Amino acid sequence: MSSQKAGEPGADLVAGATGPAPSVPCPAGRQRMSSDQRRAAIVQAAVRLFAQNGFRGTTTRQLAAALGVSEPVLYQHFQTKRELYSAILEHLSVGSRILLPEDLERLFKTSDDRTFFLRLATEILKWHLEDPSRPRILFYSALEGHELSELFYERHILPFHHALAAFIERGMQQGRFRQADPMLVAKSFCGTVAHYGLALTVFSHRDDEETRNRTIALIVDTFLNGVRKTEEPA
Amino acid sequence: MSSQKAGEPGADLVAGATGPAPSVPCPAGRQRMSSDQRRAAIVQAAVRLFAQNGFRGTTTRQLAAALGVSEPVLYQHFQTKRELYSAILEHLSVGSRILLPEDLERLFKTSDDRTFFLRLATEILKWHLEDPSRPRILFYSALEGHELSELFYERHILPFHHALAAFIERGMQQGRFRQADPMLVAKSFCGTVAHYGLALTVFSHRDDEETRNRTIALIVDTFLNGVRKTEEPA
DNA sequence: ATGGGTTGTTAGTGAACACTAACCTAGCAT
DNA sequence: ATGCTAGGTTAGTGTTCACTAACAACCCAT
Repeated sequence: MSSQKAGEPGADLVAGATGPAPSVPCPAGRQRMSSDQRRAAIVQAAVRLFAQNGFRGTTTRQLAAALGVSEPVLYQHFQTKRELYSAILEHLSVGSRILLPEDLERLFKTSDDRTFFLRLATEILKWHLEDPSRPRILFYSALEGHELSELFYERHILPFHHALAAFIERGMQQGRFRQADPMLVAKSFCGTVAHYGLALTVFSHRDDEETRNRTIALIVDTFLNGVRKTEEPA
Repeated sequence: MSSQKAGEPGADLVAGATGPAPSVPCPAGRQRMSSDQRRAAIVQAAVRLFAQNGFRGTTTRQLAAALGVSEPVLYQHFQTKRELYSAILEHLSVGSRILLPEDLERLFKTSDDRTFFLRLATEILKWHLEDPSRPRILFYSALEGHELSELFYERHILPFHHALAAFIERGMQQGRFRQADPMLVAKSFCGTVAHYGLALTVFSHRDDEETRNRTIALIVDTFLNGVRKTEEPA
């Protein structure tokens, strides 16, 4: 299958809808691309545009212009616009984890609960902020009813919730946390942080980094005080 | 295989059989409507369709068909499709409060904190669930970058946050709650509930009413334990 | 009943859309 | 050099879009 050469996820793209602005690893200067390279370039540009304008709001003309090629090139790699859309959702749902499983596993061994949840919240928020295309396109696809938005939820978010719920349940059994449905508690925590992330990305309530840190700390501390069994808060 | 979705959209323009029964004050049977009635009917149908398919995903043809009239009728009341969209956002941003100011004021006098926040959470969730068109259209307009989505935030959500923050600050001064930025605390609470609402409406994670009540209770209790001062062991 | 204003219709308009047939051309193997 | 193929282009296709000019049906005041 296609080797999918990893392009830098970082995007220093020119916003101009019509200027040829190739921003993908290019063999040399302005030469032709191999099939795989071109495919990767298309996916990358498509993620940006679909995230910005949604499926219906993005035209194949825009896409071709953003890549600096003509429209038929797109159709050499994807039969329809919808297929391209599915491909990039698939791409995101495979390659855009909030935390890698091994990082998550390592994090579970953190002894300090506050550090644990602080780190978790930071990572969730980072997922939103580092590339706002991700939450935007996820939301667009959920609104537009694309079936793969559920796939994303099932593959990414649900396992994440399950893992966190397991951690919380252990804390309950060890007497550190109050007794409650661990899954609901996990969802509640993630929901709070995710909503903050959405406020920053989808709604554009930008704030400075200091406010961000204070907000994360407040969410985590409130949550922790809420689930912890009452003893001296250090 | 060129045909793209040669579809069903304009199937039956006749006989209001297009799903929704006209549920706006109608003189009788299939008569004409007055200008005001027609305008209201258009807004109502538009809210539903724009919420379902977004601005770009809704066609004037669909709209006319849903109303059982022809397209030019729309243009007798609104100059452009965009103006109609702005009108319904304006309509929502005026007439779709989470809580009426007087109800909010009355609620503030609740003596029991748990009852207060429980009621608040219930109302926020009700706003989402009673008519899912509201959160959907709000989110669509935020993604599509319509300037009136910010207006909705400023007119509805921000005042709501401010009022809640004032309540929380009072609680802090009275020594019931921990010291913290009241606005951040207010936003955090609303965010948690709102995110649950979004999960139910935008993503379609439906659940039964019992789970819903349990979730609300858990969110409120966790939050309250989190913000309440731990009783001093005398 | 009949004029006049309002509410509706039919039948289009040019532009933009997703998508394609047919044709170049760069660049590598020989 | 040259032929071949893969990566690219130009110039369209039919369809659907938002929107409109011109006209018909309705209903109320007189």
